[in-house]
Amino acid sequence: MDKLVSLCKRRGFIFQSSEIYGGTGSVWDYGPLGVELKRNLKDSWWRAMVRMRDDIEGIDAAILMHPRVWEASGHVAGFVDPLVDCKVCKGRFRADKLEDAQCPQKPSKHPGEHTTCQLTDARQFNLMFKTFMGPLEETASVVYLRPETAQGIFVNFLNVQQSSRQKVPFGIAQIGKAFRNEITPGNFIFRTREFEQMEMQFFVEPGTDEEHFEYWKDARMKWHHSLGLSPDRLRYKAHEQLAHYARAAFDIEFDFGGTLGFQEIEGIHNRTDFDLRRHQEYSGKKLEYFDQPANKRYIPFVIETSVGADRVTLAALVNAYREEEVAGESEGRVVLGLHPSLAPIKAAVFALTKKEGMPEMAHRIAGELRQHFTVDYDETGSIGKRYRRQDEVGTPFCITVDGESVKDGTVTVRDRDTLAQDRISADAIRTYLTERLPG
RNA sequence: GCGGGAAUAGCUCAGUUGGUAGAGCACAACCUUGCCAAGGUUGGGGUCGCGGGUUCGAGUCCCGUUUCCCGCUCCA
Repeated sequence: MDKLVSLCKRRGFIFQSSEIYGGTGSVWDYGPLGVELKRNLKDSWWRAMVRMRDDIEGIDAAILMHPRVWEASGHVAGFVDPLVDCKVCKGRFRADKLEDAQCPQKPSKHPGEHTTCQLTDARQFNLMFKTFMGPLEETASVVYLRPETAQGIFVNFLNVQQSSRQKVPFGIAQIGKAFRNEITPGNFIFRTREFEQMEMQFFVEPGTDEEHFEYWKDARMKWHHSLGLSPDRLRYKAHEQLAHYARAAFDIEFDFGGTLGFQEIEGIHNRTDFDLRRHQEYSGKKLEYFDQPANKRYIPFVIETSVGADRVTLAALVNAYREEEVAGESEGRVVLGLHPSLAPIKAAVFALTKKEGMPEMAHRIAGELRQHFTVDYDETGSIGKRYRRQDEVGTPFCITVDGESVKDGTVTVRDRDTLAQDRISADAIRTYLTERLPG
């Protein structure tokens, strides 16, 4: 992981936010290559969820919402945890989970005379970011940065259903930022205070929720496979304790290795009709669906899939990183074996040397390919070094123009993973790449 | 938020009992090389995390602070 963090900074995937001021805690910026990687990932999700289906609609809801939304959702009450500290063992516990105001820590953690703990008063930790709507703080109303994107979908349920003329079952999908004052952020971009979610809420008739839940559980795992994440690094994990709204909940976990191990990258929840029912109650607006053929009204159940864009980005990087030993070299070859659909740069074009018209021809090829793919051009250093530079950022193909190319119009295409080389006509490069670059 | 550790070039680090900052790699230019890193020459980069203090003088000593790492705690 340390090597990956270093690579991410060195090659422009991910930087710490506000680094020149000493850095801001648990917030990260995506650099030139990182933004391409993450965008490719989000595009893949959007295509699978919205573009390829006629039963899911996309939206982009605002980050700031009416404060009452968060009362209805349970976040104002439930996102505030009263915590107490033990002065002896330095432990921290949720006050509402303590029995008899006793420190649950084992006695061995309390050496000497202190066989019991000394608890501080409970303090409130609000996990939602607060800000003001309106320029004058005194008269402005308090609003929150959304701690999840889902509520923007619930409050728009009828707007979307009616404007798009969808019938239950159907879904609404959204990609957007969410904010949480995590008590303990960390592990690079795994847990941050500003993060991006890709959520889809599928509205179904009560009673059919279990079969839809199983469908999405399966479908979401397949999507992760389609990104090239190793199946043996992915698994389901059932929630033992369910959140207040949930009837069933599974996580998809990815094995990040090292001290992190298996960690959640996506959640699939059966949220029942909790959210719509609460919004109906708090807003006073009916949020029922009218099933015309059956001539009945009901509040739909919601099957939710919620995936962290940053977490999957990190998983893709961890999954792709490998070091290969090369005979006769002290340092091996570092390769990001990213799935071609995720690779920030699809192809690099090299001029073998700066003579004999090679740069001109290579520039021309790069310019043409740029109309269709993200392309990098390089003519500095040895050819081997340039291959290595592209290997460590995951570029699937390198195209080299040599002296022969100038004469007969053929170029060498080199494959990142197999190191195989094909000699093809420069005119055929676009077709060649299109056939080998899914998405 | 608590306890412990760390912070010097893009990266990995060195820096004597306080005396005006170094190496390797990386990067840039030129040469060499003609299909898989490390060849040659030259060059750009650091107010030593930040702010105070002690001192004639602080990367080095003291205090505070920020960030990161490891534990604890929490996690919709």
